[in-house]
Amino acid sequence: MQKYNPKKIEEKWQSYWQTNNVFEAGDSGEKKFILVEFPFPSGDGLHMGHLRSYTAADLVSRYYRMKGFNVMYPIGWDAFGLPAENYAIKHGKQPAETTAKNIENIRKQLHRLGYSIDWSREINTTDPNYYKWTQWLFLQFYKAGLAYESTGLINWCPKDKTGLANEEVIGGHCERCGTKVEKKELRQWYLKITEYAEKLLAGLNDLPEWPERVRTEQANWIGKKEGAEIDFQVVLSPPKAGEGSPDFSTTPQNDISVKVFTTRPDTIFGATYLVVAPEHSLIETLADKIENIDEVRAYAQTAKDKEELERIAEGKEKTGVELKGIRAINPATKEDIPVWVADYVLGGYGTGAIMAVPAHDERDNEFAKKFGLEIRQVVAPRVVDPVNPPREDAKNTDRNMLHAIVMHPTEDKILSLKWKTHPWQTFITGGIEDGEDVLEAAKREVFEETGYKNMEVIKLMPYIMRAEFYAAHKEVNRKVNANVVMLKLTDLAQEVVSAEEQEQFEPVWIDSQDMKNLSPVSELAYILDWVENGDKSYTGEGVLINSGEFSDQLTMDSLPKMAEKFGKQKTTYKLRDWVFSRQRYWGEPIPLIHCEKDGVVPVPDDQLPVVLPEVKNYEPTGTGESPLAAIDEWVNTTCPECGGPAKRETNTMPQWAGSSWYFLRYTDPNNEQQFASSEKLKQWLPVDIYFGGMEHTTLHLLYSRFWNIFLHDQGLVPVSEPYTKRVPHGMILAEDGSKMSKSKGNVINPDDLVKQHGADTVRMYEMFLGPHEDSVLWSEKGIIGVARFLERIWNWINTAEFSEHDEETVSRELHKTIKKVTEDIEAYRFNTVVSNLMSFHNAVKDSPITKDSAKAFLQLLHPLAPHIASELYEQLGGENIDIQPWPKYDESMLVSDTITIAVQVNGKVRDELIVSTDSTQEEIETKALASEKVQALLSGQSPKRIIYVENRLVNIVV
RNA sequence: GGGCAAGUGGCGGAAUUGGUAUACGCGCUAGUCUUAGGAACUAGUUCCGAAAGGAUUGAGGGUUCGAGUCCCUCCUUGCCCACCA
Repeated sequence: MQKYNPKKIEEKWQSYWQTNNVFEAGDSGEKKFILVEFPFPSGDGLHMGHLRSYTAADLVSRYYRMKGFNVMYPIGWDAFGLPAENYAIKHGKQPAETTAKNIENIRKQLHRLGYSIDWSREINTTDPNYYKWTQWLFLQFYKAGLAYESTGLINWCPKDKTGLANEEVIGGHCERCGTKVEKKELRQWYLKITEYAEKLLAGLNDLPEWPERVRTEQANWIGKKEGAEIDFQVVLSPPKAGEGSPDFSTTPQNDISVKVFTTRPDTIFGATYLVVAPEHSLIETLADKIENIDEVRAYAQTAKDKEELERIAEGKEKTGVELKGIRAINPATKEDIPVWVADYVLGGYGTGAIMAVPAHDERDNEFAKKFGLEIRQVVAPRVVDPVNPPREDAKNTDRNMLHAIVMHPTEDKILSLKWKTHPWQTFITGGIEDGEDVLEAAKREVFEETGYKNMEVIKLMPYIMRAEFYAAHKEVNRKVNANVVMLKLTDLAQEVVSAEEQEQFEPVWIDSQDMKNLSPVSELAYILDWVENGDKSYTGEGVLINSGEFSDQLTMDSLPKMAEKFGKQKTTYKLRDWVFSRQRYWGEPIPLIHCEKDGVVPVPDDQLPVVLPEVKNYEPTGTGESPLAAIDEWVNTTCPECGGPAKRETNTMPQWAGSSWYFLRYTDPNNEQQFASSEKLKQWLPVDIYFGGMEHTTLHLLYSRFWNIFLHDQGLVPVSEPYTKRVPHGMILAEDGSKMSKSKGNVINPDDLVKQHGADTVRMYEMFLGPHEDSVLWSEKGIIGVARFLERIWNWINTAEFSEHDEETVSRELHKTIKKVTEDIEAYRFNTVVSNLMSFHNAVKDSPITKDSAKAFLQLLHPLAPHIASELYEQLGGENIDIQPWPKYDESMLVSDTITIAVQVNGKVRDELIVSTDSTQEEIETKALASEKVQALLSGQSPKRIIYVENRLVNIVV
């Protein structure tokens, strides 16, 4: 017998597959388009993360091929972009050269791993025949008005010396190199992805086979918010004339206004000031009217210089400066309110200005408290008595009342009223008379109801509540505005309470923890929250108060009405337009020409591609100009419109351009007229399963959906959503749980593993590590288990004397394994596929087995470990395991003659019974009761009840 | 601060609809063989206990004949978003 020699058999089969083009996708049969995120040709080659998705994709591809599907599993090279360019710079070579070399290396790696890739469809984003179409597609965006040029403050990576899209900034750092991102004013090309925000969001609903997590992350990134935009008129303070407060009603109105965005237009009556972001144009527009403009500018500048992370690190302590000399008119109250600049308002979101409602927004509340601004409650939480709700036909009456939380002078107790007329125990409670001060009323009520006369007010709850109920004895609806006052007695001096009060209730001291048991105050939850957590603004829904004609209405109902009355309803998105130009060399040139006469002119289709020129010096300039700008003979061209002198656009596209449509190219990789006919696209789209990383959720995955939906709208692509199913994989971490990184020196090199153990072992162990979507720890030692398993299989098949018939256990185990493996592959539970195969071998290794059963087992093994499976299959006289039909299982083979039944007493397993499958329930129960262990536990008692679960257990309840 | 996911042996991890928790693998222990090797094979291995037995799925409570699984409260970890109006 030959020893298991993975190297030898793996090379044999790899060259067999290659020479015979075994994995080229055909044109007939039901298709499966299996996609993996194509690699960028890094100098380090493939990493363990790649192996995780590529192996899973290969497993699934091989499985579906055996199932009879026409499978396409293609690969290509995402070869433009920063990493490739940085690598070339580091090695002092041309990116084209290093990229080609790196590709060669990765191609070899993929072969060595035995992936069933259709190499006839290999693509490369840096191939002019490929990027011709990337450029052509860009022009479709341009022609549709979705690509535009604009100067603005953008994210800038000082290390990579290029602008970045919002999606490329991860926690304030460059997605590629981890450098802190700065802001820089630059001319940039943008793609109007915001125009597609709604479609990108709505499309998520058509993707039931995407993980919830991925969909939510994209939805959060798009960040849709419904609200209103409201204009606030800006007025100027009159010249200072004496001491009196300025009369803004006589101030000359100008036509300047500030547009704010709010999701709570219902709180507009409580908007007591306005805040603009440091970047807001109002500051410079009214520079000569703002009295303290120097101070304002200084503040705005500091705020702009601060990085986002710094702001957060500062503990969110609110800062700001009032714009003195100007005021804004609240369109609801018509009052003039102060205008502030503060960095808690962000320039990039909404309109860069807010109406501040400190009573109902925590940030505004904090700010108002710090700067002594007015806090005006306009929403009261509404509590409706569930037993006696207000009646439609009854009259409404209003009443102001209070609850007093009265603390004991020395002990941790509060005073309650125990009612004699009702089964209630309440706070000290009572009405407030017209014009009476709440705090005075509280003291008065405490005295009248309890006789205690010396007390001090601790605090007043910052908002009132609205309780609504039907007062049966008066036949009216009561709408009660409830205040809460916390007081503390200074001593226990007490006077006699009036007889009238005495008949109603008596005061009782209770432990303050028992406050939560007081009844029947429906406001209790809010009160307890206040006592426990202190003063907070009320940000929930409720009933409007102090809101003019809208008072007494519910916030929910009046929200749209108020939005329309004071402004207009508006939907905002957090998604920003995609900064699409890079000031780097190694990318697709943007195919536009700047002509003095005709402006921006697209390069005509027949002149595409605009080839990236070869240059000696391609390093980034850092000036905001692309290195291409220095190549006069390339930059200077003629205008396609007028033939006059013109200049080429010198920025290049981001790395995400080529990858935004590469899956389309796979369907017809050599087509010179890619989008003229959609036959191949129709044949293959959508992608059936897309394997990839979680990190691309708001990058490549979002971008390529955007491109595809757009192309679908243009009639160029047959489906709107490109990927039916998305299967993300978890990260592979080092043994200690840290991320693998070159700097830590804990990176595992796949080549070494393959050399040491063989591709089959590496593939299988990758899958065995843990659930595909979870992060898993790489274990140097663990791989030996899989290696041993394959070696055992090798020895087993090689030394087996095959029998004429399977022993019963063998056929039962085989069918069980076929079932489990099939189900697990379909459910992407690859780790248990491996353990099921191991279990099978453990169960049958000593039993007589037929050659056919052994071959069926090898077929199950084949998607994971194709080389050894192919080799052994051949040794057993089989051919072309790659296309042999996937084994089927027979339900009737799964059942055995006997089953094991657990015997429980009171839910605890006490014994086991082996019974024949045709035993009746009665027989089994009798046997169970007869069990010695059961009898010992019953000790003569008769069971109360016996629960029988078919094929599983008997539970005897005593 | 918000959202999502997850907590099971020494470790990675299994457990259909609630129905015998700890499959499979690593590691560890003992043994066999031997060119005493970090190989292979065999047996054992959740914890406590000599055993009988008892305990056990982050903690606490609940529903149920029966809970890793369902419900409530809390703790911890990971990921995403984050002064987003």
